[in-house]
Amino acid sequence: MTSPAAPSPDGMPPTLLDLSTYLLSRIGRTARARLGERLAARGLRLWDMAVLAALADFGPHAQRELCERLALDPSDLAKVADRLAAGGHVERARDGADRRRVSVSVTDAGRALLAELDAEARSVQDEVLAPLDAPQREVLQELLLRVHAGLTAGRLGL
Amino acid sequence: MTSPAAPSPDGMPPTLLDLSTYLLSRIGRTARARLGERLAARGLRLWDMAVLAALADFGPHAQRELCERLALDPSDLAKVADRLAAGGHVERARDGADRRRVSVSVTDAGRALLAELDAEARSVQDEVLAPLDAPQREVLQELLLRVHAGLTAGRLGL
DNA sequence: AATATTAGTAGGTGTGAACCCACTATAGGA
DNA sequence: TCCTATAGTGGGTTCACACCTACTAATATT
Repeated sequence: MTSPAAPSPDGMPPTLLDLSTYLLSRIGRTARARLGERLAARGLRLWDMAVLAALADFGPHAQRELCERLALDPSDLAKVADRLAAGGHVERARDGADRRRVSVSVTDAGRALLAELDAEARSVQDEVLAPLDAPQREVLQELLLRVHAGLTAGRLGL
Repeated sequence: MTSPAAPSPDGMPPTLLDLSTYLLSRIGRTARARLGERLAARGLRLWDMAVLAALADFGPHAQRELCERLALDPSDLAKVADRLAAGGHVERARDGADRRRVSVSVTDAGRALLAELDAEARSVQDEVLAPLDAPQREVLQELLLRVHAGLTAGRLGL
């Protein structure tokens, strides 16, 4: 026995730890996975929460509009909408003017669900950002917002 | 410029943008994808770079040790090692003392490759962090390092 | 010597995400 | 009316990632 019980012998390579993008990727993946688990326990997926949030924040959308906003494939959105409608969290109604369009809107139950999901997300965030105090978290949020804005501005899609 | 030409109708829901973990996840995914593309253009994957970095930073490892350090499945590491050895970037040698073990080490070509990959990663990072100036990037790196340390300390594995 | 344990390898499985095509229904223009 | 385009839907493909199972070779234990 060379080493008694070393969980990680020494840790990750400094060459990687020195890359903010590496840390971003690792941390983001962890956060995503943890929230994903919690949503899965409710029979939901991450996109479900995104769709609920979009509807709650911006009001009813035709599905096509939701797809553009969230950069989600129409075919995939149909499945998300199915799931949410089955749970009574969104309602679908044919647009009277253009009967091809289906207008999707959150129900009260949907808003309540979103509040719970948001609480879950905050809980995960508390876990992940545990090493940071409140002001540090604000700084982080500010920096991330800038970076995110740069991404969506510069390149469409990716 | 606030909105020269809005590509997406309005943007993502504030409910999500308010979550640092959401931003972390999105940004990290983008960075990962962009670096992944560049590595793929060389016939490499992200794990290949991680393995090269570990060997360059910490010296030769038995494959088992590499697996523990990087939290990578032994079976998957075998494939990575195959690819790197085929390109002449690592060398595998049976351990004389314990002939089951295969000691893996970087070659000079491997170090040169790692330098190039690191340059690629920096280039992607420059793209992604474009909205931030140098001091802001330092602050971000510092915060991310703390968060990352908290993750690996608290929970092993995920 | 017999047995159990460990290192490495080959191949396969399950999942999630993104994407694509075919199809129906509706709308709009010639 | 005929033709084209658009909204939504169902089904399937592709890809990467993590994980798992057998199997061989070598070592350690008894």
